[in-house]
Amino acid sequence: MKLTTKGRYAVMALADIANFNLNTPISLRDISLRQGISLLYLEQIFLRLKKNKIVNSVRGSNGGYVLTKDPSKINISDVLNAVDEQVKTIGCNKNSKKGCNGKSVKCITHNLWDELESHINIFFKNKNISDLVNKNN
Amino acid sequence: MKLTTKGRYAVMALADIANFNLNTPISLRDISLRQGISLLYLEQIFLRLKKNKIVNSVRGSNGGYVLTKDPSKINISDVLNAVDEQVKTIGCNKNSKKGCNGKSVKCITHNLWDELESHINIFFKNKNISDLVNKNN
DNA sequence: TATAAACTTGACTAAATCACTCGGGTATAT
DNA sequence: ATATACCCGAGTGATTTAGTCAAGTTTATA
Repeated sequence: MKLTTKGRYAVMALADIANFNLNTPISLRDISLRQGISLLYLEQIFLRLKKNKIVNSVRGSNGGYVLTKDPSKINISDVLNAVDEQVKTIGCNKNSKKGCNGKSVKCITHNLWDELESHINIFFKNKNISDLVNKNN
Repeated sequence: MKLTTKGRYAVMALADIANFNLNTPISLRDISLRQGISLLYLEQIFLRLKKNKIVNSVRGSNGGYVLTKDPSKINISDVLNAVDEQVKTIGCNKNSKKGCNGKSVKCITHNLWDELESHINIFFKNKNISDLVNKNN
């Protein structure tokens, strides 16, 4: 079980923006340099963040990205969902009538992974970007 | 973030054995049929479970595997470690002096993933094989 | 004692996913 | 004008996953 860089970078980048808590947009170039993340990869990530209304963009020279809301209102759950980082502990799907492993019933461990998934999701819902920024000062 | 089948199957198979709570060894062939897991893949998994003393093997005809201890004494953590299913939420390593992303300090999100990792590990430590079996009856 | 059931082990592989990069855009401040 | 910065689809090498294959050894039992 591993979080991919996509989700990790998304959270890092947003924390980076929140850290510089200005009204002026922050360019991906700056974030890339400060956080050591590939610029082109960041662009990919921010497209999704924008589509999901976590950031707004300002085009052109001196452009960049701004958070759409207060960092304390952006929880990690939102961010991970935006970049398609799914917390999926199991292959068998939660609500289908058909069970796991091609069998007709839920596998013996189904509830375990389900429970874990809930735990993780609750953790992510209760953490927001502002938590990260404060912790690092 | 996703658990791989290796860890999932390991837990499933052990729960299967625990379910039949006999003193006679249970063959992988039976587990394979009941749980719908490839026999050859199960063999791979059980080699590791044996090396980590979670099961004992009985060779030859009528052979199979038995749990080394009571199901309630085998927690999920032990099982996942045995099959090398690591709960790693981050790439940057926990205790090294060098930081994440090739930088010299911890990345801004480091503590977050660290905390998550602890959460998950605690969850796995507090669940054991016997929990699964009882829950399914 | 032959034989089949079952564990043992290392090597191999197709498919999927990851972590990016490439190559083109378009918008805007100076 | 031109440089800066966002926008967007497609491609790609490396790694991981989820197994399979081949070739054993061990032991119960007919």
